[in-house]
Amino acid sequence: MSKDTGPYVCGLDAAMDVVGGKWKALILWALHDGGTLRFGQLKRQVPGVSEKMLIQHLRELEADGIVHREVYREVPPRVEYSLTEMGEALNTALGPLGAWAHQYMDQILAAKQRDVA
Amino acid sequence: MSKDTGPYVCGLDAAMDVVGGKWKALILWALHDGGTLRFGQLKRQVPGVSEKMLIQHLRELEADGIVHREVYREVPPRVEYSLTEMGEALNTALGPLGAWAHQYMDQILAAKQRDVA
DNA sequence: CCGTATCCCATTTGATACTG
DNA sequence: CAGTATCAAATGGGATACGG
Repeated sequence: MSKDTGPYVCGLDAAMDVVGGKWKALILWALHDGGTLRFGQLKRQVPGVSEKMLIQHLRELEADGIVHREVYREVPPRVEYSLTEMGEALNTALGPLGAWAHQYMDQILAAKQRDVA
Repeated sequence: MSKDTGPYVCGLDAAMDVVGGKWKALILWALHDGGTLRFGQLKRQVPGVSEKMLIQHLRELEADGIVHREVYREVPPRVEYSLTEMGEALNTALGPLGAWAHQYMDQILAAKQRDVA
């Protein structure tokens, strides 16, 4: 991930580097507000993601200090994912962006529609 | 760009789809607050970008209704880029994300540093 | 000055099968 | 349940050269 750790020009590209995987926004969204989810639950909350991509993104988010991974050594195995404080703050910071997209959703969809045609 | 226009699960992934190119955040940042820049100026404001990527991202942002492109038919040719209302709103919505990254920059850099090692 | 056109490589993502 | 491993496909991005 994360290309060459080149010095970030502004905070924004650092943030994009952290949150810029195909499913990461969805993962953060699924874990919002103190939610704690198991691997399987998370998979169901992020429709279409493969196990490979889910675990890969989770590992990256964990390495970046965004998600916390708690392993319970039981049978059957149980692993729970939640947001760290830094992750919660990120989610909060993402709020206005989600609101923006919601507000302009019609235009976004129209634009995407046009470029398939 | 923009994969298959699959229905967005939440606003966030629509937003990420719009702003998710390698240099797009930087381009938006360069055009913030009513700024109007020519192609060459923009290129200087986004260090390291190639002309190919700059024009490609600009075209995508234009198609998405984020930037406005104004062509002046003169010699030498002049083209000016600015943000649309939707683009200004996006930039505003990106503010908290930039602030988040700024706040946690040390940890972000430390994480990126670790995974090159 | 403001782009376009190719070619090519790297990274990302997806499909499928398998395991403790 | 919660992952790994392997391979193939798609996408994104950079280098270079050229054009109006």
